[in-house]
Amino acid sequence: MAPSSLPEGQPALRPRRLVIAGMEGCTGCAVCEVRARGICSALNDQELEQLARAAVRVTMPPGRVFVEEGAKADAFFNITAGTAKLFKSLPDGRRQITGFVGVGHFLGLAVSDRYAFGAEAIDQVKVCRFSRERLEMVVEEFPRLERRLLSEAANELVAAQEQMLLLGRKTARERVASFLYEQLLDGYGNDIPSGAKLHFPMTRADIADFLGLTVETVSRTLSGLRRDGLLAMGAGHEISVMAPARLQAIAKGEEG
Amino acid sequence: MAPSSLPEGQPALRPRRLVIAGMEGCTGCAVCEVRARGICSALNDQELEQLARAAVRVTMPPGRVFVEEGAKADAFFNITAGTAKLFKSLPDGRRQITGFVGVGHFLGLAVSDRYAFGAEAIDQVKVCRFSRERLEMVVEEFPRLERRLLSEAANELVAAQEQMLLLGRKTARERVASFLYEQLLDGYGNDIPSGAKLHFPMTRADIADFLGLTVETVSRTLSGLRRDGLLAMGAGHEISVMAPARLQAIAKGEEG
DNA sequence: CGGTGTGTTGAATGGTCTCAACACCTGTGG
DNA sequence: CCACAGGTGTTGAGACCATTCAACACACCG
Repeated sequence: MAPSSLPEGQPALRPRRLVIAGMEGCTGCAVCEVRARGICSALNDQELEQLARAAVRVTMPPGRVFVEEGAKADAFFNITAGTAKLFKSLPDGRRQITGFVGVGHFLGLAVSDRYAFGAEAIDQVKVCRFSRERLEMVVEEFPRLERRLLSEAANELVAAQEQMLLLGRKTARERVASFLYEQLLDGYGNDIPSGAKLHFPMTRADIADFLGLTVETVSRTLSGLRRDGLLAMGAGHEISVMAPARLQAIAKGEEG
Repeated sequence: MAPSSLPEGQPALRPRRLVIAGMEGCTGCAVCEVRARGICSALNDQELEQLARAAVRVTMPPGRVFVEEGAKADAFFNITAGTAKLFKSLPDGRRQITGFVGVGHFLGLAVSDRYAFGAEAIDQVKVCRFSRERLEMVVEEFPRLERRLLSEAANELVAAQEQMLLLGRKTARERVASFLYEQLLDGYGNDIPSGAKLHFPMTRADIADFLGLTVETVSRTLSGLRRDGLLAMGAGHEISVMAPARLQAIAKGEEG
């Protein structure tokens, strides 16, 4: 394949389309912060270099919608910094966030030739962007990549099923507790200390759209958990979890 | 990650063949009725024979739970007849059905060494059962199979996201309409005649657990749709859809 | 400073659930 | 033939949880 002929020069301040921040063709994959995560971890340095030729690094400002629902699915993304939300909408504006995705996450796969979901940057998000064709070529060459993608998909399916249980059968209190506990697991692993701190890049509205609730209900429920001594609110979007075990019990529906 | 477009589109539906009952080792894969569907369609006759050696045909009576939530994930299944429900439960008995799966469906993917979901036969279900190890061996040999699995997983992911939107943001009426319309698409494709008939193997309780509602609400909502001239109830679990277009509009949330 | 976005709290509404009764079907057995 | 039981589905009445509508506090930023 011919070397990519991407425009060189300084990254523009706020281009209409895609920002090319610093790197062309991601030649620095070997030292990339997601080198050991996501799909990249499935390849060795040499193979990765080949993958790199298919990639473009892009930086998104907060609020940028970089995958449009129903748009032509011509690109894939690997998140290298920040957090994004994936969502589906109804014509009247009702919205369901199907997941928050962070560093190392791969996204953009679609069943038809169009995206079935949208994606929007929450904070500043950096991604490696692959065109559909070029990724397909790399995948063709390295079947291990495909295995990795399957593994990612399986993980997401499990998460999706868990979320269906939450949306279909859990109370508001259980939903919020589940969300917080999931965040704890992400940040601390299985050993969660009492007083563990959480910081959220997303707003209450995002949390509400993720949990199938309204902002008011999320706010009220958090207040309720605080009154019950399970949480302590800090500045900004910071929450300390005083009783992780009780939170988990509520999340699993083990509370009267 | 999100759903995938790497794999090619769906194979066209082919005429069904006779089921050969009571086979062991599925030596008759070439004439199996799912030959052209699901993962089997990814292989040629010769390769399929190798797959066959890894499979055992099993028949489940209605109500049989053949995948237990949290049990050791040591097998995969390919459904060759009947319909099964996949579900997740809470300790107090609340249940969410995450999907109904029919002929051609592959299931058993797990992230850890344990199933994150349960599966129960609705009517009489026949499956090809693969041990984990043997399927892995076959997959190792035929990477095309892996691509096929990725494609299936991507499809399920899209369905799961759609279901999250339903569970999190749709009204009871919209949920029931969505369910019915989805069934229409399954049975009739994109061209749905007025008066199209649907037959359900599942009970109202199953539908309720799928839609995140109660049986009473499902029943009431169906009655409401009937009163509005959208449906006509037949004997048994049969429903005729008199106004598919209006049903679709309701399903998409385009009704005041 | 005012304006906007975000978060909290209160009061009232309403959609769905809970509890309850009843209709229907099927198979069983007198 | 009928009586009966159990499973399934429908319908009604009231309760409740989350929503809607509203007001206000607060931070940030021009």
